[in-house]
Amino acid sequence: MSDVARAAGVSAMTVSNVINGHPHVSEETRRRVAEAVDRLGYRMNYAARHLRSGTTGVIGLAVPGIDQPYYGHLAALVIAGARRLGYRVAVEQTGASREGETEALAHSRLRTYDGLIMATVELGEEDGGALFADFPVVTLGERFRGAHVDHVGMANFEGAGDATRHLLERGCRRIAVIGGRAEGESGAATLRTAGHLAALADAGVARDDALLAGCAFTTAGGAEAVRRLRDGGVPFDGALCLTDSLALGVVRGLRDAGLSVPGDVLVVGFDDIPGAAYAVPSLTTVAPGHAEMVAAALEMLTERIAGRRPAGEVRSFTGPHRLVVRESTTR
Amino acid sequence: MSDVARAAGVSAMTVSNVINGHPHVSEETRRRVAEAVDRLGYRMNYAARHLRSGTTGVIGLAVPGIDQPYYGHLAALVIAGARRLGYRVAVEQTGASREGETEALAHSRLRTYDGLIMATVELGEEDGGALFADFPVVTLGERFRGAHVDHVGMANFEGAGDATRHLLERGCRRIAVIGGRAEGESGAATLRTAGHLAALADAGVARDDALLAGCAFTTAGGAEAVRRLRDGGVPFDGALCLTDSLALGVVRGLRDAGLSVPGDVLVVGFDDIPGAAYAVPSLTTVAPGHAEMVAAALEMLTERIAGRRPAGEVRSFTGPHRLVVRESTTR
DNA sequence: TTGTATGCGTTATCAG
DNA sequence: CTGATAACGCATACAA
Repeated sequence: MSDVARAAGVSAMTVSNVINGHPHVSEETRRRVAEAVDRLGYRMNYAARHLRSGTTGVIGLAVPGIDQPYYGHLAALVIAGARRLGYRVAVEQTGASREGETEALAHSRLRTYDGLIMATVELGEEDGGALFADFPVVTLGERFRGAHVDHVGMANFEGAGDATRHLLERGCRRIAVIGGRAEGESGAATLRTAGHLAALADAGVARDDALLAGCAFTTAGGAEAVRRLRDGGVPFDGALCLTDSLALGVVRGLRDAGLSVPGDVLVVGFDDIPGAAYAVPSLTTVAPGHAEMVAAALEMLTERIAGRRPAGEVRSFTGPHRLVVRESTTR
Repeated sequence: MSDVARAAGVSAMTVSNVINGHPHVSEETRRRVAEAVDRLGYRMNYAARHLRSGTTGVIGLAVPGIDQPYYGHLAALVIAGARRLGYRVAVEQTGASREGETEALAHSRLRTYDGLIMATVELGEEDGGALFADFPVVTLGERFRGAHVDHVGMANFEGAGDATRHLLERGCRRIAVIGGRAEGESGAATLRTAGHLAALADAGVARDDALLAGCAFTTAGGAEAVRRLRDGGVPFDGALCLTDSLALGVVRGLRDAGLSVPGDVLVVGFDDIPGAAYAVPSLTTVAPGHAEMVAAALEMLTERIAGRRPAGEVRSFTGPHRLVVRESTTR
């Protein structure tokens, strides 16, 4: 920068002012500096700016695994949105473990990042707001609902209810809930299951807990869950899969069992991942409003980073959901 | 740091030495400093270290889109591997455009990142090594083969040949090449197509250019290509899809046309993305040795960053490929 | 084994 | 409208 200053016959301070578009610089000076910058191929040293300003221009994004379609889709939106706001995004993988999530948070606090968007799968309210004190964090998912942290979530309860009503309308009476669990930590799975059960009750359809098939939230887990249900002699004519990845596995598992979708079993997923539309059969699913969620998360985070909102004032946002009907429930 | 120094009764320099694990520090001093660090909750300011050392501890990963399964899978491996080496990873999305790729490179050079791993889809040799001078870059993909840049690639030609031989062995005689193109820039598509044509020739099977179905490299593109082939009255009994994403679309498109896989048409993909194993039918595909490729890329990059290899000495690595046979080619 | 002096490149402040 | 000064927090070189 001092080289540029010398070349333009001004001080380094004036170069800085030109670069940052400060108002009180004469047109002539601005022009001379710009010319020198071009000629010398000068580039700002961000490390120095960061040292001076205390910011890094980088936000962290902590997700269980970037190779999971849902988080990949989310990350694409976050990276694109952050870029428009002048931030780059560093991705951390937590492996959906409490340890990984805690560590991602710890790294971020080292002032390496200006803020963190974290998909919390394990970390919950009981881990205490202390973890988040004094650092801009937005949680994504369900574990932190109600805690003293900004939060962006989706309509798990309502979405699962819509999906269930859809299956009931199309004639299902025994709906397996893949990944379902009636109790336990208040995660997305529990909320979606609750939404399902509420919809069943409203419709006066009997509940059978044998249909709640808890399993790993992976494609393999879905296939495995189908196998267990059938081995256990539990009949079902519909499957509410708590994620699309599970649903892909369920379709796979049903096929292995010689059953067809939607011929023998209707299948609904959740998340509307990119692959859902092109699966065979294409998946009926609950689209949780990804774009709106990401926009809200970035807005909350930048608001915090800029210090525009007092620490005590917590915001929350729930994405607009809608049921996308495709082949897996269309006979 | 000076607060810690004061608390421990030493100089800031000694604190620095303790933190960086320098050898010549007495056990007693080390202990006192560590205690003070804990008590005061001191954290290193990375911006300052970066300003001083010229390194950031961050490497960039530039890919067309992190939501594409292939790149998501790659990114997961890169992030995990980089972490073991003490680096974090910032993801840039280039949108597979020359502009995006150039920009990712420019950003990286601003010393924001210590190095860059870039999946080059558009940027090619003609863009000149000048872009890469003086900055650690490893290219991933085919566009830079032979240029003066470190490069990690896969066995496109050989893999496509293996896939083609596999289809021929199982009785196919008219193999559509989805995404195929006989000429044009020397990208992965061209190399894979060439491998296919060479295998055909070796087997003495007639080539029909009507079977080369160029299209967008997306799932939608695959479905669309099938539609065009059928509308054009081009019969085929096998499909070599140049990526797994395309293959998923092809399966989809065939089904829309009332054809079954593998009943009517055998389908092979390329890349072995995570979804390939759980698709219905599961996809036969060419696995390009992702893990080995990522390991090689990281090793080349860190070697460059550490300055352990002269600028003129360029390395190249090709992943070990193998054909994974699954349902889509098993009648 | 520990400490002192110095500078990395930028920008806030305030004087001119 | 422009410039001199100082400071952000750390680590290299060298002295003690």
